[in-house]
Amino acid sequence: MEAGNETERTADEAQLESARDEFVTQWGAIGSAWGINRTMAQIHALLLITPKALTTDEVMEELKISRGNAHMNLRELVGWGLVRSVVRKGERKEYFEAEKDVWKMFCIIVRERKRREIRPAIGVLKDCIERVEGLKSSEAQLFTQQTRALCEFMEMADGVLSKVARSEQSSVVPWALKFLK
Amino acid sequence: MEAGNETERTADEAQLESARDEFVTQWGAIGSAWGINRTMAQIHALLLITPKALTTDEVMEELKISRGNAHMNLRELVGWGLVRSVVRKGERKEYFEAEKDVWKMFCIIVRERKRREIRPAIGVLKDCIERVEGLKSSEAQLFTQQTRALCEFMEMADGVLSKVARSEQSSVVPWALKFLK
DNA sequence: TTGTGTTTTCAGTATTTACTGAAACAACAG
DNA sequence: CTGTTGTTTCAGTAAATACTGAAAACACAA
Repeated sequence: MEAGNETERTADEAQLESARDEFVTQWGAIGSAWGINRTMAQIHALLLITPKALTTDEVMEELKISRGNAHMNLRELVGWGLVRSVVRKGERKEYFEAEKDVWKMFCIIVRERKRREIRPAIGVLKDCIERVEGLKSSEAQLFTQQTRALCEFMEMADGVLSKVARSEQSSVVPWALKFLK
Repeated sequence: MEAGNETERTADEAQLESARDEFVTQWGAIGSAWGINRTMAQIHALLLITPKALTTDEVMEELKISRGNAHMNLRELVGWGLVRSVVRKGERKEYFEAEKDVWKMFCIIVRERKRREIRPAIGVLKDCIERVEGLKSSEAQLFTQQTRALCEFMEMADGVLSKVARSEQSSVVPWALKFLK
């Protein structure tokens, strides 16, 4: 009963294969809703659920994408720090593997988004605030008030995220959770 | 010295105007980095810094966009709850105004993104986990492990965000901030 | 009912974004 | 140096996304 014959093994593999495909596809869709290139999210998903490191060619093959596409998106993922490139001694090929620890992944994403998007946004807001300094019209008043509020909010968010991401361990947040109402 | 003559007033207005434009443009860029349609973010920015409610025509005029574009994006913003439509008695025109409280804005965005993106993502993950239940291969093991970890993480995030967004007041987070390291 | 002002829809088009594939390049082995 | 294997670049193209403008639908008044 427990013995897997060839037919059964194939069925199991097909089942896993289809779940993996589903995961990769959906992770791509989720990524693109958050402003991340679909293919990049799919490669990330693929590497997340693959035990061994993969070559560019294997990624191309799995996702049916071109070399250029695979290459550029792998580089981008390495740039984010979500994927590491591995070189095996004696081999000339480059291999890629994802950071698999979910909490580390989260910290990396938080840090990068802070750096790439939140910080610049705060800069823009400060610039806008400066530009209207001293203006007295009611339009100017509201403008200053709104941009100030937005700026303060983002600085606060930046602070919270820094602390959460710096802790590098999942224990802090669940703990803080208890205190939150 | 403090008296604003016409020339000065015009200069001030130009200064404000340019800061407003900058804000609207940059807010659009920021939005699109987070997966939000640029025009929608710009309309939102415009309404955020405009004291009075605006008509579709005024939005079209300010942003130099077509009626269809303005209309659809205003509807989308109303759908998110970030903008309210106001009807003035005796007038047939529809006016639009943004929710200006930054904390409320944040809560709305969190709630909507939870509903539209985090919840569905959790659903997908659960589905993937179910599909490979009982499979024993090492590939299947890693797959289950990763999807489980991801799923648990997102459920935790969902919980944290629910609590933060439910509180409806900015006081809780700054307070929690102290406890975070 | 007909006219007037307003909102809504959507086919066609424009713009932006992403991808392909081939050529150039780099690293190394013989 | 020459061939082999692997990486990088990027011009051209495809796909996805967003926008326009005009027509249809709607709501109300006269």
